[in-house]
Amino acid sequence: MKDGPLIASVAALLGDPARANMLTALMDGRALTATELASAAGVMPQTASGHLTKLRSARLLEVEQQGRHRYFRLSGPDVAQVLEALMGLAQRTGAVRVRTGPRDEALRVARRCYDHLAGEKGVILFDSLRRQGFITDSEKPCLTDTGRMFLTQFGIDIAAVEHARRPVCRACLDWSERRHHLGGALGAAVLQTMTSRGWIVSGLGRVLLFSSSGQSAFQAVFA
Amino acid sequence: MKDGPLIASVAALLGDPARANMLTALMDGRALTATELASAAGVMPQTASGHLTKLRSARLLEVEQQGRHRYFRLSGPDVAQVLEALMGLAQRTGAVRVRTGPRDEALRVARRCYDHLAGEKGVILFDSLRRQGFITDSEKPCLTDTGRMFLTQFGIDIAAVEHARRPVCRACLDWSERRHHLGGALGAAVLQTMTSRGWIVSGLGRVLLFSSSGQSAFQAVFA
DNA sequence: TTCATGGTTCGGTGTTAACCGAAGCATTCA
DNA sequence: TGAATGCTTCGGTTAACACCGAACCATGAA
Repeated sequence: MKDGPLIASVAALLGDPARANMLTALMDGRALTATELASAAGVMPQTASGHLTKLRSARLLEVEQQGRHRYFRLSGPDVAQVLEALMGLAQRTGAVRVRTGPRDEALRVARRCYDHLAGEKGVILFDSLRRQGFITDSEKPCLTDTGRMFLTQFGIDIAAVEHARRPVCRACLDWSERRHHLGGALGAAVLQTMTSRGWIVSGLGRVLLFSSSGQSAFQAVFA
Repeated sequence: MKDGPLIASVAALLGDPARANMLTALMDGRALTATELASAAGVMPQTASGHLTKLRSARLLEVEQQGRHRYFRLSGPDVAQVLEALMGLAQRTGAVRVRTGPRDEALRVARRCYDHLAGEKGVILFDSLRRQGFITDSEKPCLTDTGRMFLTQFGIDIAAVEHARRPVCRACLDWSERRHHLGGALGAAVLQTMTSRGWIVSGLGRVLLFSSSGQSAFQAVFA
């Protein structure tokens, strides 16, 4: 009968505000130090340390020691995915923030979901790739031959992407748009290329801000 | 950056073992009464009532009053999806079931899901009924005429089943098999008949143990 | 070595909330 | 109408745990 606690133990970890803040701070895939996470959570370092050991022993976080710093990162994209799903649920149930202020607006337009593009722009990108036949239109999308050509021309090293350990394509549910956007190794590569092309001027935090030239370039290629 | 607590409040709700048990009991989409959920969670009705109001005011559950019963169901498929995602995560992180001992094995073979048969045997039963054309092959299966004849001969009072307030047939998702088994009034009637026929020797708890004669009879009729 | 910094472990305090007994409505059945 | 059932509200108890102050390791710099 005890098959509830199974999810309960994990959920309880996410249920503490301090820990939730830490995890959301890590959602973009960066690795942060313990003190950074403490300030993100708004607690003293000792308290943060306790939380971090808990998250680590539950294998939600990985740690990497570098000098006298300890860098924490999410143990995988699935953790970020669960967090996104919870955000979506929290939003639907209305227990939440009322989408005001320019920051929230910007967040809705384009943001970083783990390491790929999410929000309005993310959905547009995903739809465009499917519509043009660059990826298949299934639950679990695949890259097509024409897609390989197009993306190589776009500046992506397809061989490297397909050689990565993660799945190439992934349909990731967008919590603000309620539709899918592109995740996986390819999603990460696309975001990376956009950034190196100068389309995106601000990559700090989760908000992604497009330059005006990047904006029109994105429009031209994907809309 | 205060979008952490947002998810924290929802996650905290899922973080309590009693509530988690209730929600997993509802994952198949059925609606259960408050007392049923109390027993599923292993708590007294008063305690369950408190949990249910919390889940309801967070819009994770919907309630429907019918006579002096109150039926609770998940407020949408997205809730079930989040629960599934959490289960996946819990499984990956290894914070979970070790599936050792004969009890877990027996649980996987045949168990009681609310009041009907679940597990390996439950899936076999469901498939057999569909394959033989006794129920239709849709999302929401229906009893056919040949099905009525067969089940009457099997010893079930079909008129009573079809006169019950609950739906007759229900495709109920099996958490160990990841496929559907038979729920609803008919599912309950089938289990009841099997028990009264002596096919099942131990009906205590959730584990259902088949007698050797019952085992071969089940095999003959449904495999 | 000595000092400073990043992290941790160790007590003690305070708040939260799950739990149950008992009593209270509401609905159905006899 | 009275009895039984399903569910809820109320009060008090208990256990868990987040939080911080203080002291304690480790690493790197002076």
